[in-house]
Amino acid sequence: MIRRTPQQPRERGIPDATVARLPLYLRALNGLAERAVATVSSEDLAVAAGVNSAKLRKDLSHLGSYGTRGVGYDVQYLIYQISRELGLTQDWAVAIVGVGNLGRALANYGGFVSRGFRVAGLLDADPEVVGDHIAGLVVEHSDELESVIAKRGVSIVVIATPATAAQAVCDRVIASGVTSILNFAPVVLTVPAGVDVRKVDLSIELQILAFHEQRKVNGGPVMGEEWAGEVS
Amino acid sequence: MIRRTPQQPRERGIPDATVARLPLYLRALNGLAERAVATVSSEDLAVAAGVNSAKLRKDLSHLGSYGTRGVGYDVQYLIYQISRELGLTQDWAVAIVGVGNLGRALANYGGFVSRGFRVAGLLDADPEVVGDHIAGLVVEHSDELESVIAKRGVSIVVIATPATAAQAVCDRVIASGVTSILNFAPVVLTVPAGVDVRKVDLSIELQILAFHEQRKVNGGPVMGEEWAGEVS
DNA sequence: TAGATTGTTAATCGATTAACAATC
DNA sequence: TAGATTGTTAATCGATTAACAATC
Repeated sequence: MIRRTPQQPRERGIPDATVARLPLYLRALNGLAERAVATVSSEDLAVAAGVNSAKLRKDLSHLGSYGTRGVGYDVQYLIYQISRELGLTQDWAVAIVGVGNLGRALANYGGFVSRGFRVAGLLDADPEVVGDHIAGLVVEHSDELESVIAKRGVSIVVIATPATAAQAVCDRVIASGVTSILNFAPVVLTVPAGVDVRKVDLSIELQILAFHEQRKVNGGPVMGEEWAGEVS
Repeated sequence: MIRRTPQQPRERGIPDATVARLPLYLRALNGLAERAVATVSSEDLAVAAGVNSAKLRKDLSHLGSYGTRGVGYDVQYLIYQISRELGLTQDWAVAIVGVGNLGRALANYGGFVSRGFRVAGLLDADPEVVGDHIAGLVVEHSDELESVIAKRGVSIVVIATPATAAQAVCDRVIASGVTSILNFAPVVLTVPAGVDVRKVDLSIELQILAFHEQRKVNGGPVMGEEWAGEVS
């Protein structure tokens, strides 16, 4: 049971839509910090993050009152508060399963390592790939999955395997006690309640673009074509 | 001006949330088709796609009445209708700018080529990479961006460059008349009205996972730590 | 006809936004 | 104090869901 002390009366439950935008604000704030900006208004930060300023203020109000009326937000302080809220002030050990081009791209991705995340394991089923040195790590065989998770305290697993292997990897990962999975394989993973799966799907984004592109070009789906198949 | 003839009275404007799910349904349907399933109920298709069946029926109702009461949906026919709605019955030429690990992963990604999309150009600024053969294409120099877009009828550009190069590439692409961009670089791109940018952000998904993981482990952000910085 | 399942209605829920009182 | 900007209210909008009449 989680006990709320009088010192932390803020109600739980930050809206999902807000959580999804916090990383955006964090990135914009880091950009400002690099340019040595000390204070920023909701209006300016909203422009940098590409959102409406009312939405930004509403989002930040869910975390607490970290701004100063008439002044704005202290950049460093807000970076700290958002980082803390997202859990980035602690270190998360991540394992990447599947070391093809995508897995390599992820392993080398600066954004992973920089803030809060540490790639603690790279695993692949292909003996040709096992032993390769990537981003300072040696690729291990997928057979080691359970022991890597246990020994290195992995709490988040990234699945970058072919679609056919993803569910089996997912099952083993969950059996090892991991409850946070980032899936790049183009399949819907089946998981028990309590396990969080987030999905990045490259082709879905492209299909959504095509939908809008089609409307620009044609004003809608092609109507001239006839359905050549049979309907039962 | 787009004129609506009496033959196509269906009102325009499929909700964004629906459009974003159509690719999911399409994938589930293709899975059923491979297993030679002829007909599927909204309940079964919903399970395969990982959504609520009421939502599925509501989504499909925006496209038209393609089901049969008491029976379900004809798999092949629904594949055709969703494909047409998404604009996948035509061929879109895609150029990928930035041929690092991520660009290579995208170029080799089966999902791109299979349905409606054709990688028509790979471009990179690094002379070391120019000339490489990837996925049946030769990598060209970024200087050729405008001519590749014009000569090969590219209508969708994927930006997989480092963050620092993304906005400049984006500007040139838009100047060449492209209005659909898929951005993998971790920056907010500034574009004029009428240009669609979709964004895939690898680290943002990880940060959202960390947020939820933290709540499982601690019940919330670490409260013991003190802010060590100064607030103006 | 009886059983099954769609397509739609209406209620509910959550997210967005403008406006402004609070306050630095 | 006067000007600026936050944090919050309340209205609006869009998405989700259960329920069921229509109908195959």
